[in-house]
Amino acid sequence: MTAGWTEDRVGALKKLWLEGQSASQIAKQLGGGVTRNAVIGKVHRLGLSGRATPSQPARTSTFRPARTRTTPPAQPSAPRRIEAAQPAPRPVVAAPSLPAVAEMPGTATVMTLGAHMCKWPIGDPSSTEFSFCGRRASEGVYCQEHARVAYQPQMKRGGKEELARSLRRYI
DNA sequence: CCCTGATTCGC
DNA sequence: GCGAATCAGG
Repeated sequence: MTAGWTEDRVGALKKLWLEGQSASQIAKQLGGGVTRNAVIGKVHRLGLSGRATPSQPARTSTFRPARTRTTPPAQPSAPRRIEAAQPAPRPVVAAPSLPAVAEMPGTATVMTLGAHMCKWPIGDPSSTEFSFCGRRASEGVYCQEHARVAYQPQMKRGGKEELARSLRRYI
């Protein structure tokens, strides 16, 4: 006797889903051994889908015309995806010299900074208060949040004023 | 690697 | 109706 999507749980599911929670998060909160697949399955079954403000991703872009299950799961060893090498992008800004301000992330120091930790500089590099973001690095050497500001292809016109403005949110 | 949702299909 | 497996993208 597990699961069973009682109205109670369905209600919680809808609430959390519309709340912007991710499927895995909802599954974890609902407990009861439900997996994110179960949540997603139910969400679609209910007719819910494609909410605003998902989570990290900006919608799974690229419309998929409902793939009709090609490639039967028989023989493996099939060249699936071919990734290209990384262009090793560089941050558009170099350690802004602003007063060291403690933040939620930024506890990692040069000593504790691990290989897969976000290396976004927090504070003044010449200060003893200097640290790094330290969260899980997913895009290059930065976490997703910092990668977005670090790897900006172009700066929308506005000048240093706007740059400093947008930067302050991440320092 | 981690993550996200989407879809199919056997149960 | 349910959800694991799988796919496809970030």
